Amino acid sequence: MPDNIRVRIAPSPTGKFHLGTARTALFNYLFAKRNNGSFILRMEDTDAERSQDQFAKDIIDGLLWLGIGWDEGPEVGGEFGPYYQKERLDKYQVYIDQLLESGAAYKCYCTPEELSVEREKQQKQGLAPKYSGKCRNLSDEQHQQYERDGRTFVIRFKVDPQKVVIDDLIRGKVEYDAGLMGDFVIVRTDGMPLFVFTNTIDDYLMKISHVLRGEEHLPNAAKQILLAEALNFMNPQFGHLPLILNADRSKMSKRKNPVSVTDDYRAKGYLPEALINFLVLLGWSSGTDQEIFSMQELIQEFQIDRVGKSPSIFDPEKLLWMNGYYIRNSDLGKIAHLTQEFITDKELQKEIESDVQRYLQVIALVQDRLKTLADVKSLITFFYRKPEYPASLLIARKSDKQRTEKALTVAERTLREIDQYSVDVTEVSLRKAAQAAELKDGELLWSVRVALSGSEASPGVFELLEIFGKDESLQRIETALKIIKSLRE
RNA sequence: GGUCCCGUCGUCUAGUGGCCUAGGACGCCUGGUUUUCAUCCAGGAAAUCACGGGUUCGACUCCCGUCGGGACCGCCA
Repeated sequence: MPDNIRVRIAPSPTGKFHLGTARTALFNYLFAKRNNGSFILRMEDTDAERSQDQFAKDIIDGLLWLGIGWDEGPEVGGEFGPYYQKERLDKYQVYIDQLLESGAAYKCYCTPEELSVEREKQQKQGLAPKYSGKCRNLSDEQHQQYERDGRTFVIRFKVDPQKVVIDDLIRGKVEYDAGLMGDFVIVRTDGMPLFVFTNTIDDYLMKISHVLRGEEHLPNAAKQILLAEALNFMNPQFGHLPLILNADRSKMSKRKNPVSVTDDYRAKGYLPEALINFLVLLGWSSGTDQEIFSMQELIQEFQIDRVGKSPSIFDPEKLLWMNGYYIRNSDLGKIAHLTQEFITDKELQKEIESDVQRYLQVIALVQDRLKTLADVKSLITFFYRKPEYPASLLIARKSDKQRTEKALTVAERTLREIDQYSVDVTEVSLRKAAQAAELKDGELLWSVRVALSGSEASPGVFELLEIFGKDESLQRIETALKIIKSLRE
């Protein structure tokens, strides 16, 4: 690898931070860090109608949340700024003029209507839609005539028939026939330069050494190579990443999958580490059986030549599993802290804050059961609020009303005698009591567990007893007793 | 339609000519632990390596063709 590795992520703030952008950013980041290079963030906001500040902010926040920090870009600056394309218009103008002067580009006065008629005609004939080159060789007189007529123009780049070879880091040599391309537009009617152009210029000015981006850009690489040639730029090394697909194998889209990092993952209780780990496995593998990687490990292990060529389908199930895995293996304090923002009930929030120690105990009991941080809501409410449940839930499998009543009575009596509510003490006593009353352990414990939690799935009885303590436990069992007694046969 | 890319269990993938009667992970199924759920542990089903033809003593791996899927063909990025 050359010394000065410089890569970038160049999102356009025309929508919320997209999962696909996150993965591309991650690969670029890992490639840079692995090779002691720089990772740059550049906002491509030349589409004035669609770009919004709030989207730029969402992208920045999302990247930071994921732990993908940039060495140069918005907020941090850098010697090749500014990093918003809207602020770089003067720089593009220099090259536009240069291209115009050298004759490599020209003004085209064709209207969108004329062009679409032309395209339709070509498509009907089964030809590749391509600009005819009508305005390519206009005389000075014709130019003046058009301007007098008040016609607006775009600037097109001249493409002469030739073979363009992209030496792609991931795909190897890919050849395009420029003859099929047509003269493409580099500046719009309103004077705003277009993506293929600004992207090429900025990569050059920012000394980008490698362009790692989605495979959908492969055809653009051919255009950019031509542009770079005309401008006498050195080409960056291209690498086109395989796409992430919907289950139906089409390019991952909003319609068919949750793709907003902020709204669909962060706000839904996913951990950034899990998302990173999951995303990196979409197209990359270490070559070993290891699948769990921290960012540090990834920086150590990531090699661009271990990125595959075939696209991968996004599997939400595996992400969910991985998120649960990360939650289980995280520090208790961290999970306790992170889950708090998913408690929406204001009252509950206050209670939790007033006794963090207890919250820690609660989370310790549910940590293994969390698939997302947001699950906390449904799992912990009964620790703070008296549960509501149908009487029938108190009855264990293969038991009945009488036996349940007996079980609860026995449990109540037994627990009243104990003052030490630690797991080992209550366990021994309750099991002994069940035996003495000729009840199955499970029968008695199920009823007590439901009495305490109001739920058919919860942490274990003894842990619950310990956390609730004597008064609260007895109260809940008494309530359960009332409920079961009121149940009609 | 044209151009380009891709093709190993349902999904993510390992595999670079013999170690492959194809390995791992998610999901699924069975059993164990447990009072329930989750976790954890043990096991299982699941890929004629898209198909056909070469090359070779030998092909998932190399070559050719076919088929299938996708991306791109904008005054979006």
